[in-house]
Parts: sequence; C-alpha cells; structure tokens
Amino acid sequence: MNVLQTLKERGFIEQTTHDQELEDLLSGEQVSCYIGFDPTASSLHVGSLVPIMSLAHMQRAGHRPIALVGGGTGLVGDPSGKTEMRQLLTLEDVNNNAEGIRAQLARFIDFDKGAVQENNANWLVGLKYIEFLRDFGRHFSVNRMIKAESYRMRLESEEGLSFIEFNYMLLQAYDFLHLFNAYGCQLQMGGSDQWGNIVAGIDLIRRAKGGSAYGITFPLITTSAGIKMGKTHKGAVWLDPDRTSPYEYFQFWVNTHDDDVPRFLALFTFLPMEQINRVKDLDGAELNLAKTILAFEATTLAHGRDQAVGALEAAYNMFGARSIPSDLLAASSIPREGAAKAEDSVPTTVMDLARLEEGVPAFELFDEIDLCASRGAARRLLGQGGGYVNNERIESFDYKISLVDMKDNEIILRAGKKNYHRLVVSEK
RNA sequence: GGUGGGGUUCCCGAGUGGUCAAAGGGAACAGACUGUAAAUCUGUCGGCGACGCCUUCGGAGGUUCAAAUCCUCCCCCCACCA
Repeated sequence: MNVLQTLKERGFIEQTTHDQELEDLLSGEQVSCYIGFDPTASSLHVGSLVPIMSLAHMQRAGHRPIALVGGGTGLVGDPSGKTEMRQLLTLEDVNNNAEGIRAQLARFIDFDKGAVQENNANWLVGLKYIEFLRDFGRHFSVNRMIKAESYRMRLESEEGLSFIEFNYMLLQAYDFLHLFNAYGCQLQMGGSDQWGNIVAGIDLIRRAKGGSAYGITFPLITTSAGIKMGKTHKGAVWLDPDRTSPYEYFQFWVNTHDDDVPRFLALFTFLPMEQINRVKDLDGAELNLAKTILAFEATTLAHGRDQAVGALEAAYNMFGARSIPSDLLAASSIPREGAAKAEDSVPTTVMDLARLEEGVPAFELFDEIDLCASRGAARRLLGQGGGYVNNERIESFDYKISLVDMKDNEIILRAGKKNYHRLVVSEK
C-alpha cells in the first residue's frame, strides 16, 4: 500500500490533482513534498496536526517531507478563507516563531533522516519587484485569479481585498517553483483553502519550467459539533507545553465527541486501521476507554511517552482509574492497568501556612488561583453549587478554606466538573 | 478629495436624553441527567465582601439635574462618486 492509499484510508485527503499520475508518482521512488506553515505564533496548534501527521506519514513511507515556514509570505498575509486582513508580522517575530515551530515538528518528523525545513523568507525577501513581474507575473491571469474561491469571499466582503494580499497567490506559487528547482519537489499539500494557491504553483511550474507537479488538499477538520478542530473556549490548543500543558492537552483529546473518535484515531495516531475500525462499534463507557487511548497516543506524539503517562495518571487521580482491555486498540502502548498516582500535572499553588490557619474565603481563593476569572464569577459559581473542596460541594460563597480541609497534606479544589486545583502548604 | 452610512458589553445585533450594566441570538459557565460525551431542561453571564457603589457603548472635549443616545473636533471602517 502506498502513502496515498494510506492517507486516503485515514481520512487525510479532500482533493488531489491528477489522481492517477500522483498515484504512480508516490508508488515509485522517493518524492519530495512540502507543506507551508504560517509563522503567526511561536507554536503550532492542534489545527496544524493534520498537515504535520501527513508529513510524518510521507516520511514513514520513505519520501522526503519539507516543512516550509512562511517567513516571507507571513510578511504578507494569506487571504484564503479569511474574512479580514491579517496582522502583519515583523521579520524578527517570524524568525523567532520559525525556531519554535521547528522544535515541535521535530517530534513528528525526523530532520536527521532527510526531512527538511526551509523558510521562504530566504528567497522572497530579496525579490526584485520588476524582475519578478517580468519573469513570473506574466504567467498569471488576473481573470483566473479573481475567480478563485480563495479570493471570492474577500472580494465579496465589505472588507475588500488589499493588493498586498492579492499577491499572496503569486508568492506561494513561486515557493513551489523554488522548491521544485531546489529539491525536485513535485508535491504540495495543504488545507482545502490552499487549493487555489497550490494549483497556481503547479501551473507556474508547468509554464516556467515545463515540469509536472501535483497537489493534495486536506479536508477542514471539524468536530461533530461543527466547530473547527482545535479551538476551545480557552482558545487554541497548542503543541507548546508551556501554552497548553500535557495534562490539558490530554484532557482535550479525552473530551472528544463520541462521533469523532474513530476518525480522530485515524488522523491523529499511527494505530493500525483494522484496530481503529473496531472502535466504531463501541459506545458508552467502552468508547470512553477508546478516548483515553486517543488522548494517550496524541499526547505521546506531541510530548513524549513520559508526559503522556503522567497526564494519564493525573486523569486517573482526578476522575478515577480504569483498566483498559488488552484487545482494545492493541497496538497502543498505553499502560493497561491504571495506577492512580498523585501527580503534579494538576495545577498546584503553594500557600502560606499562616493564611490557611486563618482561613481564606472560598470566592477569594477561587479567583486567586484562577479557577475563576473574577471574584464575582467565583461568587456565582459557588452560589450555583459549582465549587468543591475535596470533592464536597462548598455550600456558601464565603466558606473559609482552612487547615480543617487539609487531607494528606493537600487540599483539592474543583470548579465545575473538570477543573481541578491543588493547594499545598509551604514547608516552613 | 467629495457625498452618504457606520463603529454598542466575548461575537452577531437592538437601543436615538432619564425606567440602560444596556433587548434578542450565539458562544461560554454552573446545576440536573450521564460515560470526564452529545442532546435536553434550569440558572448565570462588566467589576466590587455587593438589595448599594464603581467602570463600560471608537477617542477627546462640551450641552444638560441627567448622555450609548444631543453638539464639536479627531481616529478607523464601508458604499457610491472623482
């Protein structure tokens, strides 16, 4: 089975150009393929996981993945699929962000074994306007461009489309051409909103070099609730452990919607499909175990196995241990017998002994340790019965949390069902 | 550059002198129900030790007992015209 089939089977493919030729290409010798990543932040988030995983699949199949950081295009801003103009980045930001992104990609693809990272700032920033127009601008038809879906939304919007953004397609096409020349890269992959840009690159390669190139787009992954994957009320779920802790990351995956579990297992883990397909028949508590495995595998990929085990144990500690049958997704290396263990993956605050001796009103404390956004919010939460000490409901908003509540040298506070916070006393 | 229309609480969007912390919807949060799910129902949804006080309606001034609402200047967005 070649990569294309693997990707298809696992739900990565929305659309491809030249189905048959692409199939042949990928069945043959090593192919270089690239995906662009926007350096809008120093970290990637779950929304980029589909492209990342697809590169990983490529490498596993013996091909060469090229991760292109859009250091140059990031200076312009891609209008595709967006309703308003993006904040423009400075070159310095972009370079910093590119560093962070590389480190994260390295967990999924191996730069020591052929994978390449490039930054298009290297060839875009020095472009000469007139030369560029003469050499490449003439290959682009404005008539065609304005018909592209990627521009239509903005063309029809009140915001309009600025000229700088209109150029984006040319720059991305030029990237593809550059990588074609430099690496013989014949395949570009990207989100479905990139279709127009990818096709523009393929055209440019044909017109300018007479070469053939191909494209693959990924579907936009939405949850069954219809929301774009990877967004939560707290914002994006980041791959950077400083932004989204491994425990939170794990929890994000555990909270996957029922209907999404098999699909997400296929996309976001490397577990074999025949095992994943069996998950489709599960429901209820059994399905929850599959979610646990999904979370474990996804966390292992992003943060390493130790962190994943830590997150799993922390979850067991908070929500109760489980044991996972050995025939469920057997390829997973998840520890099958759950050991609940006090873990510091749970946010912890160290308190002065003196304050706890005196007692701190619950609403004040909940605000202070960020279980609530403000004292007012804490009052409301507690008033509605959503606050707990050691899993017992706090009955009044000004109940004083004190040493009386100390159990095993800690006090576990909880807001709602899932937000825990641990309080310990300073040693003195 | 001209003319007209706009900028409201997380988002959309009402509100054109007091009854406005500001309708309605969405999102979000809590409770019940559950499987750390979804759906549903109920409640909450600017801040504050809080039946009161304080800060919000693009920005800065002004009129008035009283302004999101009226006036002046400025900034930004949009449409049409040039």
